[in-house]
Amino acid sequence: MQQQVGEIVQTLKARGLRVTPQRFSVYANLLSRTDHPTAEQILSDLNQDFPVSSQATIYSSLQALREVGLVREVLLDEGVSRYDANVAPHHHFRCDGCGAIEDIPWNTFQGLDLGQLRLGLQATTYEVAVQGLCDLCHPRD
Amino acid sequence: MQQQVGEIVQTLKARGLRVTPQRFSVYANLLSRTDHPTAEQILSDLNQDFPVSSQATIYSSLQALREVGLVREVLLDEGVSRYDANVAPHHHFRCDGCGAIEDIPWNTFQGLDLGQLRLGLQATTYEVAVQGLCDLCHPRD
DNA sequence: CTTTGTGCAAACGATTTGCAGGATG
DNA sequence: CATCCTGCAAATCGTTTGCACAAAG
Repeated sequence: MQQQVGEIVQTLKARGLRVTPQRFSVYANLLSRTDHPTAEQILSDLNQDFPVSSQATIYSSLQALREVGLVREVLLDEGVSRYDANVAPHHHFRCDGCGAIEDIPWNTFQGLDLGQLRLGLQATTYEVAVQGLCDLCHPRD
Repeated sequence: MQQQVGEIVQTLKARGLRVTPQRFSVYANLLSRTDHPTAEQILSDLNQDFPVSSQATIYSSLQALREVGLVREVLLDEGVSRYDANVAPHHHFRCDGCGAIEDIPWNTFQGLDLGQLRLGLQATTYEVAVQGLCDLCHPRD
């Protein structure tokens, strides 16, 4: 997941996106973390030391990145969208205690047989959402 | 899923909820459909002929029903919560074309082996979200 | 009668939008 | 230099809240 500055610039250009400091830093930020941050979390992270971007720009950057397939939206939280730069298929674990969302590698489960679906449904992908408690949230070990 | 008026009243009472026309109709409405409506869709459905409930009451009814485990929230749509009176474990199919959400019976897939999860994660449930096109949305047959 | 629910309107939080000025290719 | 992006503030949308009145058990 880690990429050099130059690589990120190339990736953005290759997708037809203009490279601006804001867009670059949103994408670089998402690439550097695996915690599926919200737009607001990315913003405060970027602006920690000195202002880098505004709220409106974060949203428009995320939308642009999403449109070219570099970022995906994760819908596992009530009321807020979370974002993920890992666009390869994978599953998610959501901790009922702290709400943390963690990736589960695609090959953790054996492939599901989508042929068992009701006739008429044409499936293209799927994703498993597991719920439970993470290391930090369950009592004893 | 179909229940008589009396049964619904009993169900609500059994869960410790006062039976009001509003609460009753929200639950009855959810029981009668399988399309995972939004709060707004339930509201306009109920108020179709004459006013039955207000917006604030729909939300508070849904919350009460959720708290006693008669209704669950479904997070598969951007920006809106959908609701489901089917609280037994099951999976979901979401049509990329029209956004329709349909239930997939629990036994459609064989059970996943949660023992394969990263050490430290304590799983309690999971759910599969399948994406694709429904009957109405895919081109030829 | 005591408790809890309802409706209204105002309040909220996340996200979007309009627009003028600024940066990118 | 034409196009696209940014920042600001206002606007929007789903959902929540405060409060006075009404209904449920």
